[in-house]
Amino acid sequence: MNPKSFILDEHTAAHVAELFSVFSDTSRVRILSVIVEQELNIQALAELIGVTESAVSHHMRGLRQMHIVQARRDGKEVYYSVVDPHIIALFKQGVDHVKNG
Amino acid sequence: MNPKSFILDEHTAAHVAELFSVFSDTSRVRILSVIVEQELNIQALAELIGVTESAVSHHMRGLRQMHIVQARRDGKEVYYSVVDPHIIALFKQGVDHVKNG
DNA sequence: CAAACATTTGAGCAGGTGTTCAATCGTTTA
DNA sequence: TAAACGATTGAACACCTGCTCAAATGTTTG
Repeated sequence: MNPKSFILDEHTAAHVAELFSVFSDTSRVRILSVIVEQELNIQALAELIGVTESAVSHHMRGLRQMHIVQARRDGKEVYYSVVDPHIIALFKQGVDHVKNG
Repeated sequence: MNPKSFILDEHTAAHVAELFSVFSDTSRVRILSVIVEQELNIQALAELIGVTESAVSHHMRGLRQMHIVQARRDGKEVYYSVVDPHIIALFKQGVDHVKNG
């Protein structure tokens, strides 16, 4: 079988890489490990993972733009969560692979 | 429920991030899309994705160190492939998500 | 053994990424 | 309306990453 029939085109491959990049940073993984289970605001996340609120907000902007997270404003606070079941499944599969061989 | 009970510890999160980083580069995604299906040597991969053999070899070293790929020498050539079914499944799930909504 | 060939390695570099700090924006409340 | 508070934004930065080029390391074959 010709390998050319398997290889992903540049464009698709770039999108796949972009998707996996979402989970390729320690802080983002920690953030996601929480908001996959329950929504949380910036402050709480910042304190949990030990970075500034600014850092979390920057991550959230990227995640929002990629439609990975959903934002819900309640007064002064903005609560973030992950809703897409495909994303949740993908993330959890990676975590599983690390936790159990 | 306390979010502290969900958050991944720094160490585990770093490993998860490291795992997903494997798939976070366009060239690597293209390489993997092929060698998930059939083994191939450096030259062929370099020509397929349009980079130098050196570039491919550098990627392969990283993938070898992470036990993502297997190398098989046959004369002057070295054939690479992916064998771990968990890795294959994880990769394909990401590709699927991009290809079909 | 020498030449040819495939792969690997290391240096160097251009561009990307995550972080903080300071300033600003939006919302609530005194 | 002013002060307080949470979130966002942009600039600046240190670090990381992927690439190529050149040289070195196997491996085969004349």
